Amino acid sequence: MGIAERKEKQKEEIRKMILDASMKLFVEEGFEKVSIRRIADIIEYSPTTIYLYFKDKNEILFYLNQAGFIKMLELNASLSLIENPLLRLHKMGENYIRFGLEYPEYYDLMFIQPAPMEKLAELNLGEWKNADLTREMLKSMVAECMAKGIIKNHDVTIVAMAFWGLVHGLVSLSIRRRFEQLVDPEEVIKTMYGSLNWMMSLFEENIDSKNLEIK
Amino acid sequence: MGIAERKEKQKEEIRKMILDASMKLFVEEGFEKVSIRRIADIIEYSPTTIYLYFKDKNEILFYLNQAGFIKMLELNASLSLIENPLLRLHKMGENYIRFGLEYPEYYDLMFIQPAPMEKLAELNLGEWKNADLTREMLKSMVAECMAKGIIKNHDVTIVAMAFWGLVHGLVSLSIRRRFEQLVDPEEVIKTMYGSLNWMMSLFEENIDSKNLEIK
DNA sequence: TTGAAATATTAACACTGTTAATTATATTTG
DNA sequence: CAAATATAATTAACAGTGTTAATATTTCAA
Repeated sequence: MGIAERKEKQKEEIRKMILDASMKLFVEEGFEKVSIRRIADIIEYSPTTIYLYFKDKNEILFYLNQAGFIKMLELNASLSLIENPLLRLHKMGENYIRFGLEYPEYYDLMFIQPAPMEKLAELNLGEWKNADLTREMLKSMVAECMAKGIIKNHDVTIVAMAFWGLVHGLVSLSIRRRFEQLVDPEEVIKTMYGSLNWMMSLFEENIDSKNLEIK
Repeated sequence: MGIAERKEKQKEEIRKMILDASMKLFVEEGFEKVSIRRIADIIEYSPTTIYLYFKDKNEILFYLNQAGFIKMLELNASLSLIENPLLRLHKMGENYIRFGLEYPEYYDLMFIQPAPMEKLAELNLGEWKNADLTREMLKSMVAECMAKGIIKNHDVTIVAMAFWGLVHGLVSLSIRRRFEQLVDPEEVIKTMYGSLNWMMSLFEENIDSKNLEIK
């Protein structure tokens, strides 16, 4: 059945064209410029054709969203080289903030926009491994910090949520310009990293002074 | 000049009608249902009439936004009764989380949506005192904790940003359903308060055991 | 080659914010 | 009081949005 196979391949090609066009619009013109009609313009098909390959717009956004998580994973790839779990956690927090500031459109889609979550509720699980992976990394770092006595024993999920909460809070308030009344706009970024550093410094005293190069 | 006065009063009345209709739509049907045309339906004027009383939609949203900050201030009114500044800070955090969970639409407008900030950039200052007040409250509590040795001396703004970051992170991730992969949906709220409690507990040991009823 | 299946398109629905041009209403002036 | 002016409100239109139903075109198998 070579012909059904080729058809499937062609179908996959058009799907890719649609996603590529979406990505182009997304990175070059931003989230809100990703519209069905503009995608259609780029791939030179009529807008409704897109609905033969994707159920709705959210399904397309979901793929852009996933691309964001892959990008973030790449940024965290070298993390495993850091021995000290607190320092590793600290670095992961820095990476998170840096990612948010460097790719605010991705960040928006990954952690602020409701759209991908609605899609996820439909898919009803799976396809979500990239995001899960990052979450598991965070949790295991927290657990390790507790095992080594750097963070006092406590429910791992609760503490992981606090760390994630902190960095997400900082990034999202900054992206949405809520810090500009609190802090001189030019100081916002420095202050954000300062907040993370302060938080992490609360645990530094608990580190065995043998194995670390913490500042 | 009784007539110019009456005219001004009439003008103010229609402005109020528009804002009331916006509020009605906002609280009864949610943020995204607040549209110029639906406001016009309610007040029984044509959509374009609204533009004679407000420059654009953002200007209307800005007022809803302000109403949210007033609501939040009311919630924090009794805070000054709490002697211990850490406990006060803790309670303010709890209020913040509770507000976010109880009025997610307001919260969205106040801290997540870009719209009010765009308006604020146009107004170029002022009119913003309700939000500023809350921020000042936070900063003064942090400063007081430092003065009393409960929190180690540090840049007040940096620490205030960390606290705000934490609670905003928790609320916004929960509103946007980002916790549901990390935690059983039924446990999310409990875990959020748990995160705040954990954070605050890091400082409880520094309290003089004389003046407090911290749990 | 004909008929069915797959693919793509046009037209339409129901919306959105906003502006320009026009009509209706009030007020002021001759 | 009537005409001219200023104010207020409306209609029509622009340029978009996601999405669906009906129609047309292309592809493939019998």
